[in-house]
Amino acid sequence: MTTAEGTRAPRLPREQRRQQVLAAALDVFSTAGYHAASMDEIAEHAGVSKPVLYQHFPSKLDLYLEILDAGIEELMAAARAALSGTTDNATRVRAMVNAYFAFVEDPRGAFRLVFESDLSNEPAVRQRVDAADLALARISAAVIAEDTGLSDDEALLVSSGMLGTVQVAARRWLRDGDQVSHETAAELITSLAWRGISGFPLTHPPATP
Amino acid sequence: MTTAEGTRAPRLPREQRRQQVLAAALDVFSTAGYHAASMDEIAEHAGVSKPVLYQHFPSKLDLYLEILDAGIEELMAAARAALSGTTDNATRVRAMVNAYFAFVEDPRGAFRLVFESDLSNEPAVRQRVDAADLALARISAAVIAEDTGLSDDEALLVSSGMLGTVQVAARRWLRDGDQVSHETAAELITSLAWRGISGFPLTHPPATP
DNA sequence: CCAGCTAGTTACCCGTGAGTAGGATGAGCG
DNA sequence: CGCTCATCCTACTCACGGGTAACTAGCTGG
Repeated sequence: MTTAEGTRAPRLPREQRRQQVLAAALDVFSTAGYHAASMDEIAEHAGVSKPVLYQHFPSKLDLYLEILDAGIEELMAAARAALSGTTDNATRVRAMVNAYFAFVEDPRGAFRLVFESDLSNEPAVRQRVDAADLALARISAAVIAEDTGLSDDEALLVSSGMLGTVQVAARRWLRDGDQVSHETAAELITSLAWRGISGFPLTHPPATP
Repeated sequence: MTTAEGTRAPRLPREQRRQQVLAAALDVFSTAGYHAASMDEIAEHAGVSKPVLYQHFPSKLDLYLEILDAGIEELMAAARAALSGTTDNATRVRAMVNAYFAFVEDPRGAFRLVFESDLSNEPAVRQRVDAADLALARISAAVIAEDTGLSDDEALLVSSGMLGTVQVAARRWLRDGDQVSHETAAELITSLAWRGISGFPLTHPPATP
């Protein structure tokens, strides 16, 4: 990034420096994880010295949480948009798949903080990630419960499974680096998820295969 | 556990002590995670002093890896059994769901190390978890590819998505503590996954919903 | 052009926890 | 009984990294 060597960092307006630090922190945290990332490393990466970080954020954890929150909000917004953009459920599923793929593909790598955090045992982090997971599942479950004989709790479970499909598949796709094209991958996962879900109204209860 | 207070620990044969330490470590690691767990804590939990740990394991990481490997092997064995127990794919899916539910339900909590490790940035850990993920996806993909027009890479992606369904749903179910009974939950997820997968032979390529 | 505020810096403190050195204790064996 | 060896202990060392104290430098308004 803005890594100048030894030279003093140029004076910058507070807000601008803050954004720079956030960007550097996201970069470092998302590649190294919380524990392996040191404040010195983040500072260096932002082209600034460590105390500057503490002029903007009270602690390492606070810095991390700020970034985590932004990542979560990004995903949630995309997910909400996916559901509200249409009333056709098949299209909704496709849009949701695209939202996850886009999130995972984002080169800034915020998805690592949300899906692969190495700080999930910190209560503040767990609380946020759990809440996001649940919120995502709920907004999908609402749609599912509406068109289905399932109870709220059951719909929540099913929608959670559906989101699991998408999340895990998107990450697998990313790791395997374009063995399958973006379009084909999204199409496959959309089919998988949609067929799984759309079967419910017809076959519930006990759907013995 | 065997936490005696202040008293010297009774002499034990090497192998037996080793197992005790492993059990204590699993307990501590699975509830606190790698970073929050200290060697002192594990030692205390095993009713023994810290140097004893180092008589059995060269480092904290090695101790962790040993437990992780055991957890992975446990899941893999269950998964292999699920697939090899029958040739009916619907039954295979059901068995796979049951395997994951059982793994997640295990009170020793080994699943946390496999699915929620806070050390995934350590190369040795990443390598193991990735390998397990891939192996699991492959053995399922083999079955899928066989009965489907999908290529190997596509089948891998789909099977990965299917496993994602099961994994994430099982964890959600566990968190929400018996809002839905074990049987109902397993049934729902089996239906979801099976319908998603079983649709493929008929509708591929481009399955526009 | 200097007073005073806001950015930035260097150089430190210090808690924590992995890993170790060296000594005590008990079980078996000649 | 007393030797030996494996087991377990107390009491350290030491690196790492989060956080801070105290100083410097550039901008801005009177």
